[in-house]
Amino acid sequence: MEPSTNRIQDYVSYALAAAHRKVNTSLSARLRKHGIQIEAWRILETLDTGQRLTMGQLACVALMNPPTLTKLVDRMVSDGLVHRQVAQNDNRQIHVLVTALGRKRMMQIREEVEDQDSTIQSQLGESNARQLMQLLQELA
Amino acid sequence: MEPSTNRIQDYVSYALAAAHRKVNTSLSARLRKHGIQIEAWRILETLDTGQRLTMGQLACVALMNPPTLTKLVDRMVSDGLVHRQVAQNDNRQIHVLVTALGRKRMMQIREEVEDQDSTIQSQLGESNARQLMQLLQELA
DNA sequence: TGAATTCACTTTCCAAGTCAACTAAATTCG
DNA sequence: CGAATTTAGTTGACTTGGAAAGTGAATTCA
Repeated sequence: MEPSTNRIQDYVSYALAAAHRKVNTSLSARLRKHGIQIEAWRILETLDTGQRLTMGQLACVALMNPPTLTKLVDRMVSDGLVHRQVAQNDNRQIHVLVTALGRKRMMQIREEVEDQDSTIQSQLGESNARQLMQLLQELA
Repeated sequence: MEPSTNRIQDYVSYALAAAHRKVNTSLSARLRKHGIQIEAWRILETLDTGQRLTMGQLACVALMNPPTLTKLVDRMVSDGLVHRQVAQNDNRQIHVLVTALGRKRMMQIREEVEDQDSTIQSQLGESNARQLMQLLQELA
């Protein structure tokens, strides 16, 4: 006689996946107009802070597996957005650097992302949005 | 002279992606032991409610695009987990039904998912977890 | 009624992701 | 030191995912 509350919507992992899918789909469509994928934008944005990041660090921040990153960076290199540089103190490590073109493209794309972000924030309300961010960061 | 708060971590879309990746990676590893992928579990769990769902409805609930669902259902059919049935009143629609084996497998897997879920809930604390769920559902 | 349109799902083709193996550099430690 | 191990990144074979086109059934409406 249990109330049998087995709705898939009640799993945290499902709720997270659903919200992520919705946001990602919409962001992905926005970025498609700029001919770039979300992960590539993350890379550009991450590198823009000016720090020298290795492939490994970049994979971690850009939320990608190493082989996937290698291939995406290959593409971005041939698109002229970034370039590779072997680290001076450790020849195994590769630093990825943004080019001027990469930075230019990133600035354009950033507006799109900021626009989407503020849409979400106004949908939730400022305080809720802040709360969500905090909970998500606590999770990750 | 702006404080330049341009950290990628401060975008809702990034925070969501990061949390999703973490949870998904861990769940995915758990389910791999059972030889099944997250999406397949979602399908089994969704169908278990007993309602007759069409491919379209299933795609929506299982958070997949139709072509992806078609292929996954193909695989699940050959694994004996589900089967297809043309809808009686509309020959275009396909109902997907769980088999006995599918239900059995789902019950095993469900424990894994529930375990992961309660890990998350205890990590956040009960009230925070509830709050997160509510915010996520509001987003989607 | 029947031509045109919409709808549900599938197929195809290609781009992208994954796992496991590989290369080469750095580090450990006997 | 130098053999064994660990680490960083890449490669290759294979699988999966996605956009767009295709198929065939249902619906619209002139």
